[in-house]
Amino acid sequence: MPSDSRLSRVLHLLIHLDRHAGAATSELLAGMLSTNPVVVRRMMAGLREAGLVVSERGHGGGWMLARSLAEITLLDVHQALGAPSPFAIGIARDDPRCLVEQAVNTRLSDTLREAEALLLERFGAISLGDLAADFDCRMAQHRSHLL
Amino acid sequence: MPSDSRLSRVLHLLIHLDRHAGAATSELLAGMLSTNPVVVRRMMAGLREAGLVVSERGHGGGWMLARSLAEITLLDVHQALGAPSPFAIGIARDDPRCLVEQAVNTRLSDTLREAEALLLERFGAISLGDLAADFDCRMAQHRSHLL
DNA sequence: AGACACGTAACAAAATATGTTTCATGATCC
DNA sequence: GGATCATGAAACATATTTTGTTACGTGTCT
Repeated sequence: MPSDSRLSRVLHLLIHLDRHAGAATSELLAGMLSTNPVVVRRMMAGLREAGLVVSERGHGGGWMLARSLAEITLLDVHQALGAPSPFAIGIARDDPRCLVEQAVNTRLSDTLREAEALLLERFGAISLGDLAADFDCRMAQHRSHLL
Repeated sequence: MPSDSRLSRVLHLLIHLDRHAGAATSELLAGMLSTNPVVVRRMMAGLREAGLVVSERGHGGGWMLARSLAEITLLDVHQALGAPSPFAIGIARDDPRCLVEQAVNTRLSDTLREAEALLLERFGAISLGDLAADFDCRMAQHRSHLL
């Protein structure tokens, strides 16, 4: 069960973007994720199309937020990434002939859908501003710990 | 995002087991899933250890339910399969040094945990007897449709 | 013109679920 | 007791998918 880490990685980048003066290059962002600039561009492409960020080419170019963090929810980001199914659990095959399998599929799919609805509702209720606030809190604690 | 179909496949088998007189061989069950007997044994091994089914070797051997369907919940089966994370979404890395990443990870993990709790609660509330009832209903409709 | 940075496609590598083969162990039938 | 049947388990092969990488094109700024 390989898990899709794009959401967490993109969220990480967006908050850094907020604190960054001017445009941040894919190469810089890739360094934060310990990965390749092309991977960053791939992940950010959906966010650009969704209007969450803008990219500029050429000298001094890079990535910038198109809105404030407070105006972006986890749901926005999730959908910008293509709203992939959040579940690792799935049915064996669609449209089986076996009526037993049909009954299992239906009930399982319904239950997963319900859980997904809750998850997306929660995603919609959390803004990146909230995450940034979490970070600020950690930073404050980190500093006081150094005294 | 490949999804783990073991849960749906095993549920399918268990209901068939209930309707089957005597022990059902791995080969017979594999036919129902269009797969290999070894795959069936692998999936069923956890259920045997959890006491949901029993297996007998030799002539006339095979798989049988250890309890009635009404006494087995989806949660039981899920746990017997090793209780794998139901999510395809995950964090990029554990224990990151970056405080931003820490904040993102924490909030995301918490939210996923909450959705997982709901899902498992629902799983606990659904018995295989319920699924069998769903099947019987479909079967009745199927028959009336043939008239 | 030249350097910079994104956009895109094609390719490579790594991880993992699934499928397959093989042999060992135990149970039943004759 | 030997033959047959079926699970148990390990080793190996395959297929799919995610992630990483390379290469080249396009646009922008100095």
